Amino acid sequence: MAAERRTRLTPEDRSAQLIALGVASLADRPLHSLSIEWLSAEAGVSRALLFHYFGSKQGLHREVVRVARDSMLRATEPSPELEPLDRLRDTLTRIVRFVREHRGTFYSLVRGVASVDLEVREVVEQARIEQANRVVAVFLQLGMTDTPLLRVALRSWVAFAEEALVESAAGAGPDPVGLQDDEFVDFLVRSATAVAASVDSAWKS
Amino acid sequence: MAAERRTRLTPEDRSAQLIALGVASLADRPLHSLSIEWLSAEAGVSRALLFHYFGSKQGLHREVVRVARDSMLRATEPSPELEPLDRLRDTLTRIVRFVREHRGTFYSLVRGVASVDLEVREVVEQARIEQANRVVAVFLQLGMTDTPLLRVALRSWVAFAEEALVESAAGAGPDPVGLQDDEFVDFLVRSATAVAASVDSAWKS
DNA sequence: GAACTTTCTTGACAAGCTGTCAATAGGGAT
DNA sequence: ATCCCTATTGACAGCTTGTCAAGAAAGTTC
Repeated sequence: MAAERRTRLTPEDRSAQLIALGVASLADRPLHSLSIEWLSAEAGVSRALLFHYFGSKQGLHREVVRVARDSMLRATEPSPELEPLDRLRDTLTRIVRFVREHRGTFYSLVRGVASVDLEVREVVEQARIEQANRVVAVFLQLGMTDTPLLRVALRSWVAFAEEALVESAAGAGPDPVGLQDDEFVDFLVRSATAVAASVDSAWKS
Repeated sequence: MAAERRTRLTPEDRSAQLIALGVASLADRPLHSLSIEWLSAEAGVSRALLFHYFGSKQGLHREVVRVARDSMLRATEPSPELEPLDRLRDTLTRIVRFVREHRGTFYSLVRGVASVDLEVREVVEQARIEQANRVVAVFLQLGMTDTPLLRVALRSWVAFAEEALVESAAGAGPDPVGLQDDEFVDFLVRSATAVAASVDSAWKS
């Protein structure tokens, strides 16, 4: 596995290789088990090289989480040409698919990052903010009024959806609910609408 | 601070003292920064004593989290004599108060525990389950039908409430919402009702 | 094509924390 | 005052992070 002769890559290639290995590891192991020791052995390079590129273990974690987060955000990017509720449904459908296909990664992102360093947490936090903004845009377009409480509600709904996805998404563990994907997406759409409507009593669908 | 002469306590007293110090530290620091090293120095005992009582760092964490969790569950225990919705409102009111008075502890519990060891996570998970069960009981008593999806929804709503509490509860950081406690409780009650109703279309209030 | 330069890469070292175990000593019992 | 149980500890080993001066690929120049 480890090349006898030391190979010299451009900083971009080397960095990308190391981050990619780290991201791949998130599919099987939680973030905190991604040690400099392990990754350097896996990549066949010295530990010092990792410190050269990332400065610290947390620096490595930050980059790995950032890349994993961006791949999730890209996979679930809303289609602007769709009507609001269709757009929401489309995004949620793709999130359900993403979770089924990259369950470990999704879990590591939304669950396995909370207790570590603050900066790493903020990288994931930005994903939550982005997802919340997407949902806010949907309901503003549907005529709701933009209030701080609406944003808090939908930001919290993102946590709601993450919990539901982790616990009960298609193919996850015991799957006590036993819903089809589209039924589960229905559930998410209805809950989002219900939460949003519960803070905007003047709104009528 | 450290007694020159070694003092010998009963196992119960010593264990309680160490756990109490650990719980107190959760108010200021995240769980993962609670090291054997630090706690032993703080308590004025040897590190070996901590290993004697808790076996490992994770064992210590488990006990500390268990005690902190139980204090939160006890502080928010529902009053059985109240009507369902009043009981929910009462519990939520006390949770809001608990979060304001023990913000650091609450944060450490619901956010700072996720990425560490599995057993520690399950200790906190049991609190979520308990809280979810309390809410489920409320809506069953209000005539909703008990389905797996209702339980998933309300379990996810607990995550929703935790997020809202952490981000916007009274006295928390920037507090962009600026609600009074009872208005915030209103918001939580309405959102719970909305979520529950969104999965039980046959139900009428 | 050999010397040179750049910089990618590494081995060696220091420090901190977890975990182990035989040995020590506090304090109640006799 | 002495004995005995067991709460407590010092010393040791192992693993991981982080530092730094030195080593060695490749491209460049003559």
